[in-house]
Amino acid sequence: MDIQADDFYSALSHPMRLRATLLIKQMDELCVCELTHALDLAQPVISRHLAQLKEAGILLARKQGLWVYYRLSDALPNWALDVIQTTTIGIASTPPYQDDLQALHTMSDRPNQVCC
Amino acid sequence: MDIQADDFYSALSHPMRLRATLLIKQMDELCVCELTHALDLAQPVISRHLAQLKEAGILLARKQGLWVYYRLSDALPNWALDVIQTTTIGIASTPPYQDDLQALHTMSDRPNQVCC
DNA sequence: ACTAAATATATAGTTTTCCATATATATGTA
DNA sequence: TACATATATATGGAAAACTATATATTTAGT
Repeated sequence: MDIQADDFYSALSHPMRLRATLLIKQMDELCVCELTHALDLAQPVISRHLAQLKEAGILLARKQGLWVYYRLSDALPNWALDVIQTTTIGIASTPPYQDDLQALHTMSDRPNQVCC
Repeated sequence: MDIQADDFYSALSHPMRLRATLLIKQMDELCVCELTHALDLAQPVISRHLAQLKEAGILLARKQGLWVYYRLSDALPNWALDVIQTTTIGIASTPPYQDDLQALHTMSDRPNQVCC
């Protein structure tokens, strides 16, 4: 059962959820603490929004040790993937999306980062 | 000043606004009474949502006689047009979007229709 | 006067946030 | 091994902010 367009658009209708989705699209996979750092929001706020994106069928979660990694669902229909892709290309280099990526890269001690 | 992605996605986050936008995309231009008929909702509800879409920069209004015609804004950035186009192609032939178009065509006395 | 559309106001409903707390996993030490 | 502690994430409950709806009314064009 595919995601409904309604649910897809409601899920992306919150600024934080749009920012998180675009960032995840660009990085393939991010854990909650990376998103908390990049988006500079309280951890429970992040968790709640990620739960909504997962509930809507946009993201999948994978637990590894203490961390939970979120990525785009591979069950998304093509039109939805295409919409996310087009939006990313269209706006990723403008604020605030640009700054989110920047902030992610200034994070020290990112889990699972292959170092040097 | 381009539409903000935030505003774009919030504007499309209501089922009725998504339905109206896709229908307008397919028909190029529709007046309030046509949308009222096609979507089967009260006129003030339609007007309010159209005002939001216009406010967000997604639609433009043109008054002709008693009727107000809404169409996609020609100031939309390409990514936004592309998103609307992709979504339309992806879901226009599924309910409820399919039925909306159907309902529009069963409307008698559509204004401005070139007859026979 | 009649029609199409917009708006005002009140109300109801939903979403988001905040803080505190719970759960799960990992680590350190005896 | 057992136990205490630390860390990442999720969740419960209350308050605040926001969004949508219904009905009545108004504006504008013919």
